[in-house]
Amino acid sequence: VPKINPTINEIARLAGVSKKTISRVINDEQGVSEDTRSRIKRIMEEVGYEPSRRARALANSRSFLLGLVYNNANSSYVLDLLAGCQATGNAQGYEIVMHSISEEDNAAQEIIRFMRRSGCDGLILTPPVSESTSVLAALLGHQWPMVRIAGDNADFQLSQIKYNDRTASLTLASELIRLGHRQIAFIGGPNQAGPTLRRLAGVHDALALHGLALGHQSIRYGDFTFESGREMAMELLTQPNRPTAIICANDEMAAGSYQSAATLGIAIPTELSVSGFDDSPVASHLWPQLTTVRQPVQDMAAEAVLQLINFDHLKSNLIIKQYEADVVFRNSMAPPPEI
Amino acid sequence: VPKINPTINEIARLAGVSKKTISRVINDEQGVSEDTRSRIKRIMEEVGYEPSRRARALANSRSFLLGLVYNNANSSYVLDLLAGCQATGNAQGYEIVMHSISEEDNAAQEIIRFMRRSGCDGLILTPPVSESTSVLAALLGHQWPMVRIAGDNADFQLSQIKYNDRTASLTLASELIRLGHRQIAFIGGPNQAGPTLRRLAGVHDALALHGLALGHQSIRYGDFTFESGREMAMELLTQPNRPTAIICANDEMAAGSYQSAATLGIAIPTELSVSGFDDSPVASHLWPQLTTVRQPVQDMAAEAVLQLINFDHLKSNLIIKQYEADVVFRNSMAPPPEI
DNA sequence: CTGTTAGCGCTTTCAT
DNA sequence: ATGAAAGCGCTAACAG
Repeated sequence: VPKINPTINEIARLAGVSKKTISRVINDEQGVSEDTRSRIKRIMEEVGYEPSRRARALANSRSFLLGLVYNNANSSYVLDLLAGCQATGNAQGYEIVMHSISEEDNAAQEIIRFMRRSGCDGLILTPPVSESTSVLAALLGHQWPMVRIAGDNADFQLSQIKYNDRTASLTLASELIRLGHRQIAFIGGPNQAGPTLRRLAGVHDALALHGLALGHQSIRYGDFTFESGREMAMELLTQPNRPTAIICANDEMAAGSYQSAATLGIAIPTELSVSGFDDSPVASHLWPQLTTVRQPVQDMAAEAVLQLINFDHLKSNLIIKQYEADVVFRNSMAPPPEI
Repeated sequence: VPKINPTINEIARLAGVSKKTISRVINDEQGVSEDTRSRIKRIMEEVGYEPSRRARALANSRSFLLGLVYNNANSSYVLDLLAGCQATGNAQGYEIVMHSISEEDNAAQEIIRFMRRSGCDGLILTPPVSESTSVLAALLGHQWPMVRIAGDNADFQLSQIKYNDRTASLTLASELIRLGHRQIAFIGGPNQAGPTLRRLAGVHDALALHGLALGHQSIRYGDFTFESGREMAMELLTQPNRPTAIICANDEMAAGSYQSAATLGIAIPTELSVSGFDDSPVASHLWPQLTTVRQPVQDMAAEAVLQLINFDHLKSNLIIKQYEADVVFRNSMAPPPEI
């Protein structure tokens, strides 16, 4: 392996052809005889030639870089997204530049600066920032290709790659009802956040199907953190008529609920059923293991990358793709205790 | 905000100076009068000029990209590293390209391909791949700047940025001894892995100070996963003379130990003390909260970036920097039960 | 099928 | 303190 990358000129010299011909081979363009093509390929192989990404970037006005911005506290989710982006992107010659948003209240400006600095060819927005209307509004109108993972606001001319969490939530709640639960509570994320609304709607759907309803005192809003789950569950479980089941809008808050239940000496699942969302590692590590919802994260990330790469500025490019989610039943749900 | 980035030529025209002068301002070089400089800066501000990273990359033979490769299952650790790299890198005009190693048994080749494809200016190796001698051997001799986070093999002419896990481990074990424990067990990662050896050595150190020793039957090797922790703890806790304390080489395995203890009806911390390593989120979510070791991840990442940026091919560039780690005492350790 | 010319937007070197 | 010219390694547009 030579230490210094040869340039296109050297390959051209070695092969006795012009740079343009080498370029055609690099880009798999036609207009080169099979003979010449294979000869050039062999030479490139031999000397370990790798075209300069910098030069191609400049000449093409493309960087072959894709930006992935995130502000999600669920690190395994973020890295799952990255894995999906990387697998699909690399196969198409792209690399992934990560950027975590540090200034929450100035996210749009930070993303814009990031995109201008990095020169990425496209941007993948991930939740929760992908669900922020103010950020989307500020970003729209900039010219780079852009897609959002999650997000349910149809007001924006911006692709959505999401999954059906409402139906997953309905499945979860239905199962609890089937088991005999009538006192079902819900711990959401922030009050008006998309995931909160969709997952709560799914619970309402299920209850409505059975002529049941969710009282105000059975709904609590956290912020997707363990601590908020702990607090909200503590409130719910110390009520006079405490719930026999809690549906949490993510696994972290479910873990917090476990802790409150432990503190209060309430056994899961015999005295309390709990469920989460995300199928993050914590779901398998809780005891008993948590019933939760697994979204096809890597598939969604791959789709996002493909949309960006094939982005066509001339077309409207508004593609809405919704995936279905799996409910992963584990051991955190059981019939309610007999009264 | 203009949609299209102006080029250096436009700025030069607007300011009535040459491109070279603009270039001098961009790079904070001297040779420009304060008047001209501030005028140019104002114009750049007004039109929202951002120098093309692609063009600079080509002209400088630098990409202003830093590669961060990882194969660590602890996602919060990886994102912590990224956060540290990003903060320091961005401040110096660099972006971070992430690459997760997919082919474990061919990691070196994959990293080499990644570096050649991406054209990154430098490479940050993170554990566990940064502790693999075969990978290091294959990577050494390639010409890009490179540093490793963790790693304790001094055979390689390659900077190390590590922390003192041996002393942290000693602190942990000493505290258990102080509490009265005499039956202390250890669950490590893979048998010969650096972290395993260092953390086990710390336990030996502490015991030796008190004239105690760690029997073979008190040492188990997992693979840093929850499941392996669960299994190994199960083995330890079902022994005739079961330990009253388990020191785990990471938090995941400690969480697994919690689960085994729960299965066996052994209460933590009254009947069993447990400790971990990493201070990952799971440590705070366990009940009772886990005593663990917090390493200065972001500081180490920042140091790595600075070393890469200031890497000097002429000097030997072998810098070994060791940080101290904090032991975070929480509620998972207590005196052993009276016999 | 193959080659020539002129850039991409910056930085370098060397003048002035 | 400032500028002119050449070039980084590749590709687009055109020519043959």
